[in-house]
Amino acid sequence: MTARKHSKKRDAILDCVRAATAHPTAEWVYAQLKPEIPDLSLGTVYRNLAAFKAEGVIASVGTVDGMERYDGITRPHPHFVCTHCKAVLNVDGIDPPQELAARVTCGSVRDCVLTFYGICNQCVSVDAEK
Amino acid sequence: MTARKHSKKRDAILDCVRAATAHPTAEWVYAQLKPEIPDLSLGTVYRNLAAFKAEGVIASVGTVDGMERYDGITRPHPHFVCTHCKAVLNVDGIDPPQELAARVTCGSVRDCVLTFYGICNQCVSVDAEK
DNA sequence: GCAGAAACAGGAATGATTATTGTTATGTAA
DNA sequence: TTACATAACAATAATCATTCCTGTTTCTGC
Repeated sequence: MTARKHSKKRDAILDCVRAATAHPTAEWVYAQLKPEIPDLSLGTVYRNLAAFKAEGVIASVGTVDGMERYDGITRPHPHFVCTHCKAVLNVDGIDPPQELAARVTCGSVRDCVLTFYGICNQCVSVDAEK
Repeated sequence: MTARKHSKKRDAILDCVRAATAHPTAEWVYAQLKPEIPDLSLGTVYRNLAAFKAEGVIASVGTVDGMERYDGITRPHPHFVCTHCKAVLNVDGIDPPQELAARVTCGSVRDCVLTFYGICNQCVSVDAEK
């Protein structure tokens, strides 16, 4: 059954996304892996991230400023996007509104994304110092 | 009196977004207006849509397939995105989870986006015919 | 070891979005 | 009212993330 896909680069990309505490972009993953894997192509990162996403191995948080942000956690959970520093944070303690999805009548819901936008605590602190 | 931004093209763009029943892209607005305003540039549509969004006159629903979708309704309300036909529909009967936003501790929430993904009823019907 | 298939790198192409630059409209002082 | 300064505007050009294409390499099954 190991006839599936195993590739050193492929595994490295997956590990990188899963190990990342933040929600990385394709470019960030590329920058992380490039030093240890010099013959890595940016296109490979894009292709593998898209493949992982299609498989459901990783998830996409959405696009911030035109750049797609990935997440090693596939279980749906809300996110907080700082509009100042562009950080994407996980929000704990809030259940994904699955019961709300049941009330949607215009189609069959497969997925649900709940995202909050605002200024993160760190950026608020920095602004306060000014 | 502040410089009132009166422009035939500007007004036409705003009217177009507000009159649209769907959630248009910049390209769609451009395609709609181009026949009646031949000397209209795509960049003008982008710039004005961004300006309207910054003013709060219109809202952005988010990006679907890398294309930003606009909305003439600024009051936050959930949306349903059909992953098949890429339609963006308004979801009625579900309150925006403002009370959930109060429970977010990692920053001060300014905005909240709740989006459902799935197959819309129309696409389900079409698939069933196959 | 060999053949076939899949994965890979590199670069070019694509398409959405933004910056630049020339032009037009508007306010102001004489 | 007219000449001038200034801001807004639109069209074109450029940018940037992402995808597509082609030749090459690597891995698996036999």
